[in-house]
Amino acid sequence: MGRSPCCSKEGLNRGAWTAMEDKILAEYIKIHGEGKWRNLPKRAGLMRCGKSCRLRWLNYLRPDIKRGNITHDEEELIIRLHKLLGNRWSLIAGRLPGRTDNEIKNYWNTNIGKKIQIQGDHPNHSPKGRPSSQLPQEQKQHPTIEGSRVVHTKATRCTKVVVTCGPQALDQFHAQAKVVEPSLATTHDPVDFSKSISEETNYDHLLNFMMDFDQMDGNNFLSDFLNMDFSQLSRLENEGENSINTCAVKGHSSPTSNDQKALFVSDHDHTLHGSDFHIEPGLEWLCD
DNA sequence: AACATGATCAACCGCGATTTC
DNA sequence: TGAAATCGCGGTTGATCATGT
Repeated sequence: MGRSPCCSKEGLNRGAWTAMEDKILAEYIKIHGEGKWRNLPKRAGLMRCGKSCRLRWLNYLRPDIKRGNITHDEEELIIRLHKLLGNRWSLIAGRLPGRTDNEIKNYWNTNIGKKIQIQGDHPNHSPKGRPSSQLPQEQKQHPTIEGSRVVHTKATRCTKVVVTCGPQALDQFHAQAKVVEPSLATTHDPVDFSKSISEETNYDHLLNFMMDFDQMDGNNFLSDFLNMDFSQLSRLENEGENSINTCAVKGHSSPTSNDQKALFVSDHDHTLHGSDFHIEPGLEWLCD
């Protein structure tokens, strides 16, 4: 069947962006916002295709882009997230504020992947070896390695995640959450993983915690959990202990999990023993 | 100084997923 | 409901810079 190209390539600029093009694009997005990439170049007066504009904005012009080298803590986090998520660079980037998927992918291919290859303990990654295009399709789609739990995500969404838990389970949740974000119980700011990781040396708990989710469901839950806004949980707690038996956590999850009740029982001390994660269908976020 | 080689990273390409009509 | 349009992702390429000889 095939598909038409994203735009006509005729007469369009290619290659490196000029300062003028950057300025035009940035000012256009500042006024009109992101999105509608296909029509953006025409409207903005750029001789670029929409894809190129989107990429330039996301990887370079966005105001929240963090410049400078990847720190040691960020590298550690990338390695661990890669172990969990595989080459899902956008998901990994989502856990590193200010970093782009392209940047992390490049960093992995030029630094980490190489290191790991030298160490010889990461057989699934071959940055300069056999090109992935030559790998079997199965291996390309599921770059899972032995000892690596790759969570296959899907861009699906549910409307609500309700944590039904008693006070004891909640305490355990917060004990866990403090590993992620020490000020969780008092702030409404989104969790900044890179910051908290840099402040907490022992974040194995976090990764193990993620793995528990992986063990529990499936393919979709971990990435969904990563997108949760923990501050909503803390706000509800602050509203009173009695209100916490049922509390909402903003996030996404698979609609196929609508009726799923997952009991968190694990060998690890830090999981939510006895608490239920219940995906309620068709309800609006309590905390929106 | 000149050339070769390696490293880095911005940009491109193709494809699958999602949305729109 | 299906086709087309659009978006977003991951793999790859190639220009440029850095380093070595």
